[in-house]
Amino acid sequence: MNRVRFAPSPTGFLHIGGARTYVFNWFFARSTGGQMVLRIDDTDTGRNTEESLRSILDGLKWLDLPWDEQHSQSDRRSVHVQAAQSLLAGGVAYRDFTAESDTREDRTDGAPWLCNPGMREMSSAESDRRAEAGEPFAVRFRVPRERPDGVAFKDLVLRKQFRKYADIEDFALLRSNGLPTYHLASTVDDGDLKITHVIRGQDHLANTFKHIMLLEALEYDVPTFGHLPLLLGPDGSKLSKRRHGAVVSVTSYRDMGFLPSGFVNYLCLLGWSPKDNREVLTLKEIGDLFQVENVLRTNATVQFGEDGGADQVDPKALWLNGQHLRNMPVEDLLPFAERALRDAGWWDDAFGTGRRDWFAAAVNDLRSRLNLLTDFQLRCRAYFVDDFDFDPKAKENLNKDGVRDLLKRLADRLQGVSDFTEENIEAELRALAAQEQVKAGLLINGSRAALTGQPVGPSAFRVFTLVGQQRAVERLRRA
RNA sequence: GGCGCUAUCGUCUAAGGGUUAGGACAGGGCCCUCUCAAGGCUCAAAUCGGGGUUCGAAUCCCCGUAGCGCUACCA
Repeated sequence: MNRVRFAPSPTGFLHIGGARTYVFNWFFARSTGGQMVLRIDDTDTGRNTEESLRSILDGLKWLDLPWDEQHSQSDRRSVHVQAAQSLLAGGVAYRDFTAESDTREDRTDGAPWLCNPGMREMSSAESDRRAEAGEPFAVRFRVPRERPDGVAFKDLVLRKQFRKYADIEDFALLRSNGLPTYHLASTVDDGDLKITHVIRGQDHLANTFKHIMLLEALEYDVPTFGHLPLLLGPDGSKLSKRRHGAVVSVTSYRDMGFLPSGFVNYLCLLGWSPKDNREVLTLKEIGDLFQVENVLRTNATVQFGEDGGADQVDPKALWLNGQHLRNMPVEDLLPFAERALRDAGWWDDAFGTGRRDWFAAAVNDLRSRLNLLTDFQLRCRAYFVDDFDFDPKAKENLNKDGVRDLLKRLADRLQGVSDFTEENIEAELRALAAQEQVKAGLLINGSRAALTGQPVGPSAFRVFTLVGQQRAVERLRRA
């Protein structure tokens, strides 16, 4: 049974790059009948925040791709420390008494930092003595740098990977405050949680060599690794919460009015493709087609503007979402539309009961002109509530010579129509136009303006039936 | 500086030795049409540079160049 994990650290909101990593892991698990583990990598106690944990969980839940298990690294601290201790006892790791600040600054030109002088070679007797004397120390992994070979593994995406021991630095396992580092915690947890495939960003590639050494030293089975290309911002740098701000937050996309399926579809197309020119894909279709081996090795740029409004996101994301909006079964869309109307304060319980069919029909007629769920609020007000403003262009249509008067006469005619269908409405309208010797378009566009306050929208005759006979007549008279 | 990864239209990508280098978004035009969308058709737009290998290279190799990542007691 395959087991994959997504391991965010709660030091910032969930951004698109993280979400894509989650999504790829999820589809990998799904397509191989495996399990998805969510692990909160909260070893950096100083930087963890409740708020970012919430953002991560909110974002992940919204994606609607459920995970099977959830863990927190902080719950397993003693296990991690114990692992470090056993490595220390076995000589695979050693104490480093160098002050943290000294490790940082010692960067002589040319030579990369590999370990602190004197520490690696220190006798265990001296090391024990200093530790007992209360001197603070970090614990480092002893990379077998004297060996001529190195670490090799086969990456699911990047294929053969190799790094010489001589190029790998003695990374820390325990900090001088006694807390485990990411490397230790992550590796021990991957081992204990029986993770079979670690699929993560390419920014972890260098870490993987270290993790494999650790895994082997701890006698865990080494999982298969896959490194995903990175998502870059329009400025060309790796997506980050700090640099790019809330625009890259998953919850921003939710709040903008994206559909989970549309957003997931967009994410999948960044660095992966089904190779048959299809782009609009349902979750099921992606699940059937997804293969990690087909993930690209090249970074992708995510388009977005500075201020993060809906007009600032990648137009393709918008388009894809629109495709989902109009292709999905209306039934599936209804709950989302309801949410949008509730948020706007326009929800009427009748929409879910006695007028449910009407509601479904309205949503269905409106959706081809929308890209986002929030467009229900922005552009569809008059269909759901009676008070609405008139767009300047709608006013123009109403102000054309004689239009208001004609609309009143149209109202009189329509009032008497017994069967308020599109055909009958059209017949009445055209009859009136012929009688008054005006172009039907004048009445058609005027009607739409009177009924919705907008110069644009669905077929005017459709609008009549949507608004209903009574209201339509009132609105024609009121215009 | 060191160690890696990568390089196809503006953007996302297809083509893994032989195609007029394909599709999508965005942009231009046309059709449809009561408006706006949707939809259909269409135009413009790319293989980073240089060397090899080969009858033949976007594709394989080398060198440049560029971008990105890593180089922490962050993850």
